[in-house]
Amino acid sequence: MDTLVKTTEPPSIGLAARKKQRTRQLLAEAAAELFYERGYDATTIDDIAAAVEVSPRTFYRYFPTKEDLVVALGETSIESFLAALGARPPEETLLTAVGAAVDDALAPGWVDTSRVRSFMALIRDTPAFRARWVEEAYDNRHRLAAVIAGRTDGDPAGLRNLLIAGAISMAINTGVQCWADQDTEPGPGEFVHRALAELALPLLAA
Amino acid sequence: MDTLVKTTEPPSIGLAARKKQRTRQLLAEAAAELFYERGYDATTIDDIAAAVEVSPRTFYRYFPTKEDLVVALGETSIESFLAALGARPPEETLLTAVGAAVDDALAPGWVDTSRVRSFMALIRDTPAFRARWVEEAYDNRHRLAAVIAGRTDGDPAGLRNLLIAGAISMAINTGVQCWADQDTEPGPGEFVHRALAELALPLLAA
DNA sequence: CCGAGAGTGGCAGTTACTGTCATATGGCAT
DNA sequence: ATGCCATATGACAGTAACTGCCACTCTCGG
Repeated sequence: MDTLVKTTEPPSIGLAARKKQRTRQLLAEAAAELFYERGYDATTIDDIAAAVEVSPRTFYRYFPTKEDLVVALGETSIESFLAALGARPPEETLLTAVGAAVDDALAPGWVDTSRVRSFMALIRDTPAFRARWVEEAYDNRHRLAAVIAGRTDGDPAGLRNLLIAGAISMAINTGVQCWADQDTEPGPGEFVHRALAELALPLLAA
Repeated sequence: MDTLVKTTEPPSIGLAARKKQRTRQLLAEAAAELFYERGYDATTIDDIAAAVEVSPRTFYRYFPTKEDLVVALGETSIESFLAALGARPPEETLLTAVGAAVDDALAPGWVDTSRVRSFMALIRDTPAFRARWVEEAYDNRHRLAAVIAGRTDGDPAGLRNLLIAGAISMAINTGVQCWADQDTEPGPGEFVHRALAELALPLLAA
């Protein structure tokens, strides 16, 4: 069956499947809207479900827990960052590449800057979300390590790259949080670059 | 009144206060027992309260949430580690001092080794605990940064020390987890030392 | 056009967590 | 020793997160 014709893959994916994706998207967006408006605790699952006009039971068919919404809200940024880092020219140092990749992923036009700020503020002020987000970053170390390994030597499963990924992940979180907290001129990448430079990991220059 | 006589401070602290501390301790211990026995999810607050013969409502007067039990179970190790690190001779490099402090804090006789292993396994297998624990470590960066600052220069609030503390904290978690997973010969400090060496933070040699 | 499978809604039930009030218990001054 | 006060505790009701179950509907393939 024509695997050649898949420009945006509407033929390969069913109509119902797209509806599912759409519902998931709507739920996440509605949740974000409500969270930004009245806060996490003041928003119930019933509220979110009602906003999309599905039953509360259906919500749980898309998201395992309420906390997991934070993953849905932030995962596109993570995907973008990993892709951007992978696409960075290999001759750049890791220090430069990571900072630039953050800017690439959070570039205005690609994502809404004020939206990102709201998101970071939400994480900062919501313990449940912060814990889930930090853990998500912790888990994503493996994926980041794989990308790093692809740029330098080539041991995706090695302890060294895993630790470096962890340190970078933490520095990114710290840097972006700093950027989001104060509304100054430089982009988020600059903050991350500074944070990584402070760490002074010699391996970043490889 | 006689502040001189305070061998174990029974005069300074009231009898009721000690009873409170004791109840808290009993709750944490009973919870740990049940968690190790049947797992986190299979243990209800009612079970824990019943084991200590207090009402479920009382449990919440000692611990804000069920997840927070992990903090109670692990906080003595954290305190011990921070104290041990502070007590390490200043001429040691950070790399050496941190590894040694981990061994000091987790030394047999001081704490039960198999107990620590159970604890790490519990964290590894319980998402709710893992998230809470990682976040706890994330929050404790500030305290670790202060201890580090006390050893080297002296900027407890500086971004550099905060980032280093974050990296070290992550490396400790990774190292201790590695140690707990496999029951090999070397102590946990050795694993942490290796992890930190892999990171190759030049600042660790300061 | 029809049958199978997946998506959905409703409902009942468990459990974490909270506010409130009455009761009990220990600490302290008299 | 006694009585008062603060604080700890227990009982109860209530909210909200989450889950299992069953019936219904809708979509897709034949």
